[in-house]
Amino acid sequence: MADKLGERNNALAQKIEEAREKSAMRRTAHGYVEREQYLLAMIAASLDLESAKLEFIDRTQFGADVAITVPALLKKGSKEYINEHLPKLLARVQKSVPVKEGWIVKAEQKGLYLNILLSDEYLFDVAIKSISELKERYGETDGRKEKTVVLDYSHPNVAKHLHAGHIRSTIIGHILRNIYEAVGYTAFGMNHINDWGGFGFLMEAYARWGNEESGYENKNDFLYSLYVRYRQMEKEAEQYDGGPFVEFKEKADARFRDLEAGKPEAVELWQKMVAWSLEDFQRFYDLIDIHLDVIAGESFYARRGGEIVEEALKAKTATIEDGAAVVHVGDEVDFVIRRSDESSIYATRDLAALEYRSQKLGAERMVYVVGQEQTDYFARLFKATDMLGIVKTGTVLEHVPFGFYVSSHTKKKLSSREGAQNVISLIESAITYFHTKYPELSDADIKKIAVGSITFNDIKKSRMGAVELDTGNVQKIMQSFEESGAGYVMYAATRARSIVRKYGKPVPERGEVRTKDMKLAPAEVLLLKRLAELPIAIVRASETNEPSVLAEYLVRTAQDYNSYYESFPVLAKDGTLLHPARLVITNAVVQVLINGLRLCHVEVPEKM
RNA sequence: GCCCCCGUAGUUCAAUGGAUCAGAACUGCGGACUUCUAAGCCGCAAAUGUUGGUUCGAUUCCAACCGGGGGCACCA
Repeated sequence: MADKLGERNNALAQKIEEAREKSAMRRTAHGYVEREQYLLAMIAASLDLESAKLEFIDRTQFGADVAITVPALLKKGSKEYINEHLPKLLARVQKSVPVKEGWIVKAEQKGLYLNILLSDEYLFDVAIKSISELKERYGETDGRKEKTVVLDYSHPNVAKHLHAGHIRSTIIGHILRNIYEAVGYTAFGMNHINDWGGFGFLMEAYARWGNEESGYENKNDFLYSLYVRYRQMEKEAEQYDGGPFVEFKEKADARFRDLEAGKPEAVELWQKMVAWSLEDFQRFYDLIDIHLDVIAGESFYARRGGEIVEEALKAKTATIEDGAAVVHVGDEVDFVIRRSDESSIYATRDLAALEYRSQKLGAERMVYVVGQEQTDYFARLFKATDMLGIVKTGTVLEHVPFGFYVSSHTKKKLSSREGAQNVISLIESAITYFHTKYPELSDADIKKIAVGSITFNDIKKSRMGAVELDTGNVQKIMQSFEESGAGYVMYAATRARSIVRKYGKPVPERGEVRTKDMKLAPAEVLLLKRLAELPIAIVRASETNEPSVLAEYLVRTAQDYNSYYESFPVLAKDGTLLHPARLVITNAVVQVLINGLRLCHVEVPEKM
C-alpha cells in the first residue's frame, strides 16, 4: 500500500492511537472518584441497602430527608412489601450504626416508603465534606472506570456550509463526551467528516470550473459554488431526462474510482479541497471553543470498508442484488453496503469505522449523535454490524437522535438553504447583542455569556424536542438565548462567588464551623440536599444520553440558591462574616454550579 | 402505504410506574426591598389530545383514534 492515500491513513491511525492513549492516561493518572464519597451512596452503604432506591425528599413536606424503596420487592406486590418486608427493613435500619451514632434522627415507615430524617450536623458535614475535598472534581464518579466510549458528533460535509443541525450535534455530542468522562469513561470525540461520498462530482466540477477559484476569499464558499452548480445540472437532468449531466456523472464516477484507487493526482486534489473546507469549519470550532479529539473523516475508512464488503460476500453474509452488495437486515429490507459500480457508500465507511473503533480503539460503547431523520439508517447499520460480526460482542451501539431546529413561523425543519445561514454569524450576533446590552462587561466575559447561552439553549430541554428559531429575527433569537437559563445559572454562580471574594479570606474548613452553627434552616436543608444531588444528575444524564437532565438540575440549584440568597445574608455591609456556615454553603454552591456548568460547556464569567 | 418522534397551563418546557403539591419559565395580575450583584426575590391565576386496557396506583406502559413533524435502499 505504497500509494498516497495509504501513507496518509497510516499517519492518521498513529495520531488517533496517540490521542486515545493520552486520554486513557489522563483518566487513570488523576484517579477515579468513588461513589461512596457521596451522601446517598454513603447512607445506602452504611445501611447495607445496596439494592434499594434512595431519593431525597422535602423535609418541610414529609418530615424526612431520604425516602427508601426496594423496587425488587415492590414488584411482588405492594401489600406483601408494606406488611412484611418494610417493617423488617425498618428494624434493621433502626439498629444500624447511623442511628446509634446520631446521623439518623428518625426512621419510620410511611406507606410504601421508609423515611429517614437526617441530623442537620450530618447533612451539613457530609455534603460539604465531599464538595470541599473533591473541589473541581466533585460530581465525578467511578461507575464506568476503565471503559472506553467513542462519541461520533459534529460531522460536517466538505464543500458545504455548517448549518444549524451541526451546532446541535456538536454541542450535544461534546457535552455528552464531558458527561461520559465524568462517570469514569475514557471518552473519545470523533469527527467523522463527510470528506468522501460525492467527491467525484466535486472533482469533475473543479476540472471544469476550477479557474473561477480566484474570485473567492473563502475557499469553502468556492467549493460550495461548485456543489450548487452541479446540483443544478442534476436537477435539470431530472426534468429534461438526462442532458449534459449524463456525461458529467460518468466522468465524476470515473474520478471517484481514481480517488478510491489512490491515484496521486486525484488524492492531491482531494486533499487540497478537504483542507479548504476544514479551514472554514475551524473558525466555528474555535469560536465556540469545542475541539473534537480527532478528525478522521470517512476517507480514513474507505479502503477497509471495501475489504469488509469482500469478506462479507465471501462469507455469504452479504449478497449481490441488482449489482449492489446488500445485507438482509429484515423482512424485505436490504441494506446497501456497496454501490453497483463497486464504489463505496456511506454504509461501507460506517461499517469500517465501527470495526476500527471496536478493534483498534477498544470502544465498549459507541454513541452517534446524529439527527432523528437518520433513525432508520442507524437501526439498519447496527443490525448489519451485528450480522457481519463487525464489533466485539457486548459492544453497546447507540444512536442518540435529536430534534431539528425549526422555524417558529412554519414549525418546519429549516431547509438546508436556511440552515446554511451562517452559524458563525449567529455566534457573532450573540456577542454583539450582549455587548450592547451589558456594555460594562469585559470581552472575555461577554464571550463566555454568548457561547454559554447558545450551548445551554441546545440542552435545556430534552434533546428530541424541536428547537424553535425565529428565523430572520436576530433580536428574537438572542432573546431566546438569553432566556435559555444559562444566564440565570451563571448569574447565581457569579453573585455567590462575589460573596466569597468580598470576604477575602480563606473560607473556613468544615471543622472550623461550630456545631451550633450547623443548625439548619429549611432553605439550607433543601440547598444542601440539592448540592448532594450533582453526581446523581450526572449519572442519570449519562445513562439516558440526556444533557438536559444536568441542565435542569443546574437551573433548580440556581433557583434554590437565589431564593436562599435573598433571606440569608452572609456578610455585613463592611464585609465582616455574620455566619460561618452560610459562607461554607455559599462556597459549596459556587463549586457545584461551576462544575456542572463546565460539563455543559459553559464558563462562569467573572462579572455579570 | 410502512416506519420513527412529539401532543401537559395562553406560550415554551419538567416530572426513574408512586406520597399530602403534575413542577418551572415567559405572559398576566399583585407585592417586598437604604445588608453581600434586581439577568434577582415573594404571592395569585392557569394544564395531562380522545377512547379503552394493564396495575393497589398511569402524564409515564399497551391498543386504537385524532393532530403536528420527520424518514423510506446504491445522497450523508
